[in-house]
Amino acid sequence: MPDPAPYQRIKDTLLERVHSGLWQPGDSIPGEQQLAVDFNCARSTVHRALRELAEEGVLERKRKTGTRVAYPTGRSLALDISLVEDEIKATGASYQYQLLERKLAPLPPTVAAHLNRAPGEEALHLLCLHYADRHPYQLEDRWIDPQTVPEAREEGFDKIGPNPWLLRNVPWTEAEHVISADLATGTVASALGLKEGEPVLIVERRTWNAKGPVTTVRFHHPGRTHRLRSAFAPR
Amino acid sequence: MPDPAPYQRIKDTLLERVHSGLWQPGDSIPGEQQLAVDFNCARSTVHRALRELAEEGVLERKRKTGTRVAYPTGRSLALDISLVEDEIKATGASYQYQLLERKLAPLPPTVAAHLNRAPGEEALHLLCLHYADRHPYQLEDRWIDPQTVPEAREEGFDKIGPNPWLLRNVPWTEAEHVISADLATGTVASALGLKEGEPVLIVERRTWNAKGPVTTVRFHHPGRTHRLRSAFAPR
DNA sequence: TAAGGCTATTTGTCCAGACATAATTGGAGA
DNA sequence: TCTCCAATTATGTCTGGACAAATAGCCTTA
Repeated sequence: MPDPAPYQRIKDTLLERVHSGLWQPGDSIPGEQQLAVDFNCARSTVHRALRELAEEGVLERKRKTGTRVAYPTGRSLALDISLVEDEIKATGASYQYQLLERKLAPLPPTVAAHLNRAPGEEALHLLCLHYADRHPYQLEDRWIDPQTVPEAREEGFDKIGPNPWLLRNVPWTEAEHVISADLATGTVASALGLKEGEPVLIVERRTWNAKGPVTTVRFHHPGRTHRLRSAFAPR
Repeated sequence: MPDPAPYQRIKDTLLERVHSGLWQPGDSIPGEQQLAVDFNCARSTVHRALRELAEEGVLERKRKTGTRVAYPTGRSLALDISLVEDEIKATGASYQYQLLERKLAPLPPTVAAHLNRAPGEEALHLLCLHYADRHPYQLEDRWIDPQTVPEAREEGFDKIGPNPWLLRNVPWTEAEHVISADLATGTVASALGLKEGEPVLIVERRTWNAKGPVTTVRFHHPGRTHRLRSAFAPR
């Protein structure tokens, strides 16, 4: 294993001092000059380590006053929302994909608003089911604007899921996520194999690229068994 | 308004080229040497801009091959989980806090596991309700280990919520978050003013500091109206 | 043809020094 | 005593140069 870069070693050392409680939240820590002497390196190397720790929320820095250990506030938490297929395979389970529905349909009002269209105009609607070890894992309810994404008209989506297809063909550059909880009803319940009235965890993603809104998608998961987990280390 | 730093200006310019679609995912972009000439600055300045954009997931860099625009995969999404009080006041609503219960009680098995205690041992249990404009907003269900946090025995928690109190007195250094959905029952339903069987969105946080596990807390929100929203820009 | 090694290219990091910028603090003057 | 300015000090950034490390592509050799 190669030696870690000096700035990385410094980061690790300082982080360890915080985690071990040697340096407590609120404490002032030595200045860059001093640390450069301690670690026997240039100030810019120490500076990079401190700057990154500050960006990660571990330290707080202010000119003239120096650097102190930050009080954690639970400021931000990072969730991984990768491709379902990778997510499932990462757990060791097998992955299956099934297209339940693909048709042009009138846009419901909320989706129409995102896609900059009038409610009732037609767009491509997809319902897809993702299985982990033959158990329903996620129901994908997606709308694609065929005006922004004309290629989608030609694609059957029976073999490849809309998510990987879109990433390959119409990558987005901006996205917004909303997480909420609701009850399983009708289509969602039967697709996920839940009884009506069981809880469902919903992640909604709306995406844009340079040409405009691309797609709106709602991922439905069985609420009692599905978990969105943050990385262990907080930021 | 002061001029932004050159590295920041470069970041903004490059990001704009990606967002505008001038540089598409997969495209190669000029090398550091070339960009340094274009922007009339040192290579290290360009390097910092490129490095940060790569960390943010916008670019992918590899030695010898150069830098290309990354395909977005929705890799990670950042949620702000700040103090309830700040969260509520940020929306312009008024904030009220109410302590519903504070007593020593036997630990349920899942919580006991986190706190490294046997199920049935006693710990401090708190139930708190947070209001936004007089409407129930969040029910906080918290366990504190009085062995790790003996000061908690002296605190009534009737004026100050456990979250701000803990941050001030026993700051944690590591945390893990889990998001799930469930149905409102009994205490949760009545506290939040929901009917039994309505959906509830739950954020669970488990925290540690140098001395060991500090606290386990479950935040319950009315599922249909509460939203966890990511920052607009993806990472 | 296949395997192995060399080289050029590109990114990754470090350094020493310089100047810029924010913010505290103490002192001068009213 | 209060107000305001200037000195001080720590962080923030840039430069230009150097060397390290990864690696794609070529070249040699078996």
